[in-house]
Amino acid sequence: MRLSTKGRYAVTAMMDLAIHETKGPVTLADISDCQDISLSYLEQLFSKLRRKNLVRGVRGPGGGYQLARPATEITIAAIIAAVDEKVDSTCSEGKEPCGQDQECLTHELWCGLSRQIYSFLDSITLAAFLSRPSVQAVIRRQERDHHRPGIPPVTVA
Amino acid sequence: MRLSTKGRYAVTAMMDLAIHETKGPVTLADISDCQDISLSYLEQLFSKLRRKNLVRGVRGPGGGYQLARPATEITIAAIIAAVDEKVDSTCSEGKEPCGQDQECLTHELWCGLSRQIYSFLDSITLAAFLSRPSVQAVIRRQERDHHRPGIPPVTVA
DNA sequence: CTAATACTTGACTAAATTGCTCGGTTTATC
DNA sequence: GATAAACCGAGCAATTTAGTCAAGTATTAG
Repeated sequence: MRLSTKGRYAVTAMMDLAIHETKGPVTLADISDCQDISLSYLEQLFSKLRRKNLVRGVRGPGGGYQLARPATEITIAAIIAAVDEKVDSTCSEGKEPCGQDQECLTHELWCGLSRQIYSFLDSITLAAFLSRPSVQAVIRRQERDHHRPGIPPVTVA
Repeated sequence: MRLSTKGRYAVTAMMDLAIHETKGPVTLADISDCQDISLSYLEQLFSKLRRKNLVRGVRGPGGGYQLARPATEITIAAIIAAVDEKVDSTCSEGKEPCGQDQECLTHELWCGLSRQIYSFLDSITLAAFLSRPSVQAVIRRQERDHHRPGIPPVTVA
């Protein structure tokens, strides 16, 4: 499990999709404009997200991206893992049979911690996060003030 | 809050210190050997850890590093933050007054999540982690099998 | 059909980060 | 004073991040 700006981009973009879920697909160009990320970079990230079945692309005019599954079934951990896609040689899948015992010790300790972090992030779904009152407040405030009017609040099933 | 191999090195090294707390200081050379990290890189990391008052260096022969505070008062978040020391321009301390509203939205959403991750890692102290039964089992197994004999199990106050 | 829209792919690049080598300086112990 | 360790800093190679550019392919409105 790693956390970097890459993961942040992916997560915020997915939040964007979730927020506008009820309207049609969201184009990468929109996200690129709003969040100030280059289009091509987004394309790379979404290519990975699509391969992991987290988003679905809709081609042709009026197309864009949608969540491939309900927001209740997409966890933060899944999003981050999708774009990081480390073979995770650090944990599980030991490369060498662990020569030094000491190395093995700290290795195992870190893995324990790593698993804990992962399951924490895996316990947070997009829907759950977006339905938090403080988050909803932010979303509504933004909605009232600006373009893309009339977007209904995210309704979590 | 970022998570990378750098943070992993720092955390595992701190675990090492905590485990051998009752014996004297641990030298970086020891850690370097055991965990297969270069000495100079460790020095850089420990320089940061020392500046954040997480470890104390003991110079001269027989010297090394010790925890500067009891393991019960050192959290995983503190360790990672010490070595990453991002000015964290992403969160808090807004750089620009946030031109686009949309940008501001996702920005705030991410910050909410980021805070959650941080407080999670901040809730785990070195002592708490090392006292977990599964972790103790790993430590004891390693102890029985190998060098540095007779190291007593970590006792959490 | 045609053209516009939008996704897809790949090659390539600049900047940042990671991890390391090397050389030195202090400080404390024997 | 020799030695073992922490400290310090410049600099470098490899990797990752983030991005550009260019040439596609698929879909659908008209």
